[in-house]
Amino acid sequence: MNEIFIQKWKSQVKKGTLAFIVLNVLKNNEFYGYELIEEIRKHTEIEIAEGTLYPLMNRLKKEELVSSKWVEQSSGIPRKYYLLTNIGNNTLNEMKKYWGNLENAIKNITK
Amino acid sequence: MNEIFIQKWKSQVKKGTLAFIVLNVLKNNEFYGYELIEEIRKHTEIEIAEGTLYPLMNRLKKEELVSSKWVEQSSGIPRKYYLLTNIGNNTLNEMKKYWGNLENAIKNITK
DNA sequence: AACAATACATTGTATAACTATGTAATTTGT
DNA sequence: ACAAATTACATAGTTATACAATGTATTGTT
Repeated sequence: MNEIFIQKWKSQVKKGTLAFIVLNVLKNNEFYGYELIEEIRKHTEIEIAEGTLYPLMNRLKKEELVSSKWVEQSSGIPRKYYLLTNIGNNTLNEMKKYWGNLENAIKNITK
Repeated sequence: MNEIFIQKWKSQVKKGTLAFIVLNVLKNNEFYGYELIEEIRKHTEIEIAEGTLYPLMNRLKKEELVSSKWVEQSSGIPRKYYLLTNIGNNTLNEMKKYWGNLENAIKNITK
C-alpha cells in the first residue's frame, strides 16, 4: 500500500530508540557488537544494521555512557565487549522516565 | 548531569514519533496546525515547535496521508484544517502494529 | 501605542539510520 | 579441498527530520 512511507517511518522511529534499547540491554550484561545485534533481534524483532550499530556504539563511548574492552578469543577475531558506565546508568534512568511518559501519552491518544 | 545528551536524544525520539502522534490525534477529529500543537501539548506534555509541525504536515499531505482545507474565520487569520485520508487511516493502522511491538519489546528488555 | 498571542510558513543546521563497501578469520556444505 | 556463508570489526556517503531562527499578518491585552 504505502510501504515505502512505512519503511522510512520505521527507520525514523529507530532514531533514539536504538540507543535506548542498547543501553537497556547492557544494563546488567556485557555484550560485544555482533552479539548485541543478535540479542536485540531475538528479543525485539528489530533489525539493526552493522553500519548502524558500530557508529552508535562509538557515539555512546564518546559520550562516556559505555566503555569497552578487547577480549582475545582462543580462536577467531577478538571481540570488543561493551559495558555501561555510571553515567550510562544515570542517563538510562532519565530515558526511562521520558519513555514512560511517551508510552502513556500515546496510549491516551490511541484510545 | 548529561543534559545535552538527553536533550538531543529526546529530539531524536521524536523523529517518526511525531508523525504517529499527529495521525492518531487526527483519527476522529479535524484540527488546524496551531491547534494541533496545543492539543498535543495538553495530552502528552510533548512540545512541538512550529518549525517542526508545518513541514511535517506538508510531508503528510504530499504522501496523501492527510488532506487540508482552508476555513475562513469571522475574525482573524483563516485556518488550515487537516483531516485523515483513507490512506492515512490504513497507514496509521500499520504504524500501530509496529508501535505495539516496539512497546512490548522495550517492556521485555527493561525488566 | 506596545506587546503578547494567534496562525501561517521557510531556510539552514545538526543528528542519526542505512546502504554499500571493505578487511579478515572461521565454519559449513558438497 | 574448495566455495560459500557466517562471524566480527569498521568507515564513507546519502537521506530524512527536528529545531532554531526568522518572517508575515491579524487580533487581543495593558
